[in-house]
Amino acid sequence: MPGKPPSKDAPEGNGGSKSARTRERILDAAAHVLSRKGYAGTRLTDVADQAVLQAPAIYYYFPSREDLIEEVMWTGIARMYTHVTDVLSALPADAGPLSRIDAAVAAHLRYELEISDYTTASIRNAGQLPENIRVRYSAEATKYGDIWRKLVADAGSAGLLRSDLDPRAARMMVLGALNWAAEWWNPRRGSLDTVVRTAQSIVRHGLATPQAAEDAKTAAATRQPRADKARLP
Amino acid sequence: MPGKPPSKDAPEGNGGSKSARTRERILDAAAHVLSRKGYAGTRLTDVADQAVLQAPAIYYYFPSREDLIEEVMWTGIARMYTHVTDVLSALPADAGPLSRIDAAVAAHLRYELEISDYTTASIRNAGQLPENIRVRYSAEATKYGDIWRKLVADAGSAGLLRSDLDPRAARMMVLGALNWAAEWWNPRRGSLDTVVRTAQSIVRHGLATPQAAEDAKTAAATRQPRADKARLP
DNA sequence: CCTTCTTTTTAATCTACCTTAAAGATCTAC
DNA sequence: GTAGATCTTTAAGGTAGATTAAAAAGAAGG
Repeated sequence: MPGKPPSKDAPEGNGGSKSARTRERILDAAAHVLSRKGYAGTRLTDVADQAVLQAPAIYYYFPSREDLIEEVMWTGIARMYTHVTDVLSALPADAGPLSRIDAAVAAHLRYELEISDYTTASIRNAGQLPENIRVRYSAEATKYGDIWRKLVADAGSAGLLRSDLDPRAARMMVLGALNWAAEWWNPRRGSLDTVVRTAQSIVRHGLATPQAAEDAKTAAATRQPRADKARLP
Repeated sequence: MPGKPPSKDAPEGNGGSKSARTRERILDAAAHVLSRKGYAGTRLTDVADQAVLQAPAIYYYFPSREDLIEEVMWTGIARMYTHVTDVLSALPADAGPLSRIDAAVAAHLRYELEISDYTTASIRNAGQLPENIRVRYSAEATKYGDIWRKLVADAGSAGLLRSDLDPRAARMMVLGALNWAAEWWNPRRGSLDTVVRTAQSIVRHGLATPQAAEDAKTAAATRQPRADKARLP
C-alpha cells in the first residue's frame, strides 16, 4: 500500500526528495497540458507523457485528476502572489504609489511570461472550472486581487489618479492588459523588456493624472529599474 | 435523406426560415456551452439541451461537432469585425484618430459584453483549439486585428502617440484590457457606461501624448457619445 | 542475497459521449 | 388528403479515457 502523498515541500525549483521532485514534475506537466488543452481536454495520459511516466503513477501522488488540476490552478496564482509581494516589499520605503504600481506591473508581467504554463492555465481555464475546483482558486485570486486593490487605492488617496476612472473597472482593465500578454507575447517577436516598458507606460499614463504620470516617469528613470531586479531584502 | 444544411442566411437576429432560425439557435447554444465548458468540454448533449432538441438533430445542420464549434469561434470575431467597422464608418469624416479609437473601444466593449457568449467562447478557447479549427479563426482574428493596427498606426502618423510605446505591444495591451472585461464585468456591479468611460479614458491617456489626450477629451465630450450610438448611415 | 518499503507498471473495468441508422413526425403543395 | 420533402426523435455502436487492482521493479538496510 502506498503511503500518503509524500510531504509536499519546496514550491521552488526542486531540491526536495526524489519523490517531491516527481510530484512537481507531474504538476508542471499538468500545467503544460492544461494551458493548451483546457480543463476538460486535459487527459491524464497526456500529463503522464509530458512527465515521462505512466498515467496510473499519477495516482500515487494525487488522489484524482480533479485534485491535480485544482492544485495547478491555485498554485499558479499563489506563486504569483508571493512573487509580486516579494518585489513590492523589496522596494525602498519612500517609493511612491505610482512607482509601486510600475514595479507590480513589471513583476506580474515577468513572472507571467516566464512561468507561462501556470499563468496561461489559470487565465484560460478560470471560467471553465466546475464549482468545487473553483473555490480554492477564487480564494487565491481574491487574495492576489487585493494587492492591486490596495495599489490603486493608495494611488487614489494620494490624489494621483484621474477622477474620471472607476477604480474597480480601471484595476480590472490593467490586469486584463497584463494577463492577455501571455496570449500574444512571443520572445522571438519582441523583447520582454519592451513589453514591460510599454505596459508600465500605458498603465501609468492610463491611470494617473497627466502631471503625476510625468513626474513618476522621471523619478522612475533612476529608481524603478533597480527595484525591478531586486528579489530579496 | 436530408438535404444539405439549409441556406445559411441572416447573421443578424433571426428573420430567416424556420430552419435558419433553428440553426442559429444551435449556434447560440453552442456558444453558450463553449464559453462555459471549453472546447473539449462542449458536449453535444449539453448544446442540444440548451437549444431544446435532441443531440442527433444537430447533425442535420452541422456535419460534425468540430464544424459547429469552428463556426462559433470564427463567427464571434467576424461579427465583431462587422460591428466595429460599421461604427467606425458611421463616424463623421473629420473625426480625429483618437476619437476613432474612442469609438472603437466603445464598440468593442459594448458588443463584447452584450453578445458575451460568442466573445467569451472565442477569448477563452482560442488557445485551446486543435490546428484544423484554428485556421479560420486565426484568419478572422487577423482581419479584426488589422482594424486596430490601422487605428494605432493612424494615431502614430498624426504624432498623437507617445514615443515610448511599442506599437504592437500597446495594441495588444489595449485589446487585452477590453477582452478581459467579459471575465469580470457584471451588470449588477456597475453600469456598462461606466466601464466604457473608464476604458476610453485609460486607453486614450495610456496611448496618447498628454497634450493630445486632453485635447481629445474635450473634443469627445460633444462628438463621441453621438457617434457611439450611430449604427447605420 | 533477502526483506521491506516505496515507486511504477501492466492489465482490466466501467462510463460517457460522438456518431450512424432507422423510424417517426411535421409540413407543403397538389 | 395524400405524396414527398423536411425535420426530429429513439435506438444502437464504438471508442476513448479515468480509475482500480494487482503485479513488478527499485532502493535501503542488514
